[in-house]
Amino acid sequence: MRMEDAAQVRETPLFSGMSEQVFDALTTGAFLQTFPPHVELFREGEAADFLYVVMDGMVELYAAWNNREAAITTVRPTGTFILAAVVRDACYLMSARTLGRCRLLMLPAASVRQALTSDHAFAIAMIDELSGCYRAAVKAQKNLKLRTGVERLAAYLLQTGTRSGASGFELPCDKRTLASLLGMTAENLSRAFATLRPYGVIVSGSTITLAAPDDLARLAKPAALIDDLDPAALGDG
Amino acid sequence: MRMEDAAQVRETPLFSGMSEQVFDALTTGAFLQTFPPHVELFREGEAADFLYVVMDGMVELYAAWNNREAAITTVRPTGTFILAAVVRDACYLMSARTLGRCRLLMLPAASVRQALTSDHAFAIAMIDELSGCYRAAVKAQKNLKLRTGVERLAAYLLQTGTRSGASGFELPCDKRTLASLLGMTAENLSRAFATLRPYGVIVSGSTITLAAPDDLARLAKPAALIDDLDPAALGDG
DNA sequence: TCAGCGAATTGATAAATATCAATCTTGAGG
DNA sequence: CCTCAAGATTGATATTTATCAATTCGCTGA
Repeated sequence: MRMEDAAQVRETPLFSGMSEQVFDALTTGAFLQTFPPHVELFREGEAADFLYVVMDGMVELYAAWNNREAAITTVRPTGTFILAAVVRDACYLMSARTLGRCRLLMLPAASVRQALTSDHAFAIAMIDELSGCYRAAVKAQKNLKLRTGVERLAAYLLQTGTRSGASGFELPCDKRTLASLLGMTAENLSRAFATLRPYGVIVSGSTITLAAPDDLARLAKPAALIDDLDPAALGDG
Repeated sequence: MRMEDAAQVRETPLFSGMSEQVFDALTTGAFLQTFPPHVELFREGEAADFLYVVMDGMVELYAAWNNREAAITTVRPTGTFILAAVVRDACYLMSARTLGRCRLLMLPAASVRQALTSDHAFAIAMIDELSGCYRAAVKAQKNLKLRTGVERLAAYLLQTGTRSGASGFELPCDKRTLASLLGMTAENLSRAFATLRPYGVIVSGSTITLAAPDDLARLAKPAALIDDLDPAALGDG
């Protein structure tokens, strides 16, 4: 593993307070792998052998049941995914696939568990990380239960536009995946975009422009207890 | 706090590995309160002052947005709720109200955080608890995204019936709340029950009898990665 | 530049779900 | 036992969402 990569991992809050010795032990047994787009990393139900850290690219976590499939969330750098399965030595609840070309760091699950028992600061950081994951999942559930599809899209666009600081931004993934993340079909995502046109939402391929964010906000009614101005509900695992 | 109550709390996995000294410090500043039904304990958005432990009764966690409301989960003895807000010193994402008469132990949030930093075993137990909460929330999200309302009810009845070990059981809360937990209106819950009648689901007030669990299972298609045979997705916070 | 393929959009229709209202049922209190 | 209020059911209708199919769009590779 290159020094820049180790430094990148070391900077994330989960690993930053860890002792040097424990960090070295953890990263010594790690793998850094590059994957092309659309590669399945693991399937839900499999034993959790690794904790994954996204160094580059984006990963989709999704679930399947009865010939149906739904995206649950996406993970960007330097997010980790499948944390709970690793600490519990349980199976994965979601499958994972790369959305674009990805570089992932894979930390052996047993080493992570060992590090938790030997480094109190790491355990405290893990508590912070897991509580963040849990809160994001609660927020996603609230989003699904309290809002219609159009409202969810509106909130998502407002949040993403605000975060990008520009009136125009690129959607971070293809529309089919975005639709699934928002809990709707691709057809209904197209229709929802069309519904938001009078609210200043201009769509050109994957480029979105918010020409009237105040109008859009009046429809979306953003709520700090559901939406985030930092990467969470729809961005991190 | 009575010795039986302290003993009850001490037996739960979250607190059982904690040192005697830390446990005493934690419970010394605690309050044990009895509440009648339909009492609001706190509102979403408020600062998290206490970690709650259910000693008796059942608590509903719910959320509101834009004049809409949805139940998120319920908590039974000896479950805790609002764990993530406490460890993060953040606000509550959900409101809480008693469903029936409740006896709750309230542990000061600051004491809980102090205990985490001073007792490594408690931190490890907290990681286990939080990862359980997170997994339950992911499962609930999968339930909402992958199943129709009727399917969710079928799965819930199968799970609850199986857990009770009898063909007949009592619903643990009123039907309006159950409907909201399952992500539907009370009207549609009634209709869903009627839809399940040919699958052997007999409803008499709050008493449910599963006369043909195999038929019901064929409809519900229970999945270990969504449903639980232990109290989780719809039972604990 | 062109062809082909996958993504996205649009249209039609069906299914799931919510809303509103009326009626029925049940449990608590007098 | 009776009354009343709240919970639940049923019916009618509207809205949201999904499914299926056809068409258009955009990107990649030859």
